[in-house]
Amino acid sequence: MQHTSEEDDSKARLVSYLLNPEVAYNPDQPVNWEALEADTSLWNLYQEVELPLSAILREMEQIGVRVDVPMLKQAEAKLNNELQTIEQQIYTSVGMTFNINSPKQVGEVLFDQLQLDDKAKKSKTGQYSTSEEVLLALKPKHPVVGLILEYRELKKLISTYISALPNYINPTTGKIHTTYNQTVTATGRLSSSNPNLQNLPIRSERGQLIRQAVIPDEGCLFLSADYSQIELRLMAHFSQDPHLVQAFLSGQDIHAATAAKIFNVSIEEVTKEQRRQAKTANFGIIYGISPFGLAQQLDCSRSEAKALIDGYFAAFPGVIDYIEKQKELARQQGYAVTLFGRKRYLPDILSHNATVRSFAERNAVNSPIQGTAADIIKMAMVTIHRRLKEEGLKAQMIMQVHDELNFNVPLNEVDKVREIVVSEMQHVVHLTVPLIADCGVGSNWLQDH
DNA sequence: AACCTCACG
DNA sequence: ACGTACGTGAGGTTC
Repeated sequence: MQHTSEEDDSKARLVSYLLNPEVAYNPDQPVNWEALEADTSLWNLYQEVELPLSAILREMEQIGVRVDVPMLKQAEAKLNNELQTIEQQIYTSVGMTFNINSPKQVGEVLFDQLQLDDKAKKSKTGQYSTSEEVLLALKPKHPVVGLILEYRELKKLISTYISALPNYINPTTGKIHTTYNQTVTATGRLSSSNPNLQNLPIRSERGQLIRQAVIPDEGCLFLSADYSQIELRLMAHFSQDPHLVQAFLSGQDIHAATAAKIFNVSIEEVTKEQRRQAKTANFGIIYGISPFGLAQQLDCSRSEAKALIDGYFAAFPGVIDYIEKQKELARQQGYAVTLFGRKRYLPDILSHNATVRSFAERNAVNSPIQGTAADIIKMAMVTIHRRLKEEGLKAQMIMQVHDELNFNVPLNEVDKVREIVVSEMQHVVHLTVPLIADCGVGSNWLQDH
């Protein structure tokens, strides 16, 4: 008869995850300690990072996050009114009622009834796509399209966030207690669920209302620190490309510096459009760029996208060398690996299906970058937690959002905690380029940015 | 349960 | 010729 405690089970989960993050954990299988110990890096990640982090995450979950419920209720009433107005405008605009929440019905209204696009693309299930991208392209053709977009934005904010979040408040603590999943992602990142606090709106103006409702405890301020461009800095470190490294060493605006190199102009001469393209290209590089993907993102032709990529690699030759090296390494080893030895197996890297193989190749480029960033912030969380404890501070780490950490900080501790958080984040590992953490303090999450 | 859509890094 | 940007989780509809 096996007697496995919850603690043993969570350790077994971590071991299984480190050995192969994409294989589902099976509690009936014995823990393969030998395999873990045989890999010095994985063993180290287990001992020094994941195991201590596990306790920290449970603590963060228990502490919870405070939310301004009256503010959310007020926003809900207001946005619900707007939603109803838009709903009526939509029905009037097309001369009939239908379920706007149904992509199927929206597609039939736009393409069968209003005939807004003869060659509308259908998915493999025979449905028209009515994604935001498609709707934006259709917007000039009929006033209902813009209304549907606005309806969607409001509906998303209300149903996923504004009306949902108060239901997660624990009546005993009065706070929201998310679950941080430590063994879910393929790359080593955390995820957050019930509710997901890692995807609260920030980009849209209306969405910012929700961040304003995330507040510190009584007598505390909300402190937020995030890594600046950590993934691009890792690309600079890994590739050792002289120009990319130099741009970070001299503290330049990285997207403007990239544009200057690609378009061969001085950094002062870079136009907004050039900077935008360079920024998109930088993201593309981290994702494992393809002309198609970049073209779609920039809304330009594939040949234009290819020219931009060629320009990028001409300007940063170390980057293309690094990308090719990563693909080759994955073919040889069968997995991609982070700076600290976290693995992601890529069996499809040798596939004869070009689509499948290309996916694995992009993973071979992206996983070490995304995964190393995850390793780094996890290590920072461990050292920050330790220092807060050692120095007898009452400040609490309460959230992690991939490249950002958030804290409840008593007023009199703000200066000290800011110094600790920023210096631990910046110095937890030393790379060819500096790691920079920006920090803000305020009376809600939005103010910190 | 699968699909579509969309929120975040 | 094909079908693609990387990683997640949640709400709503459809089957």
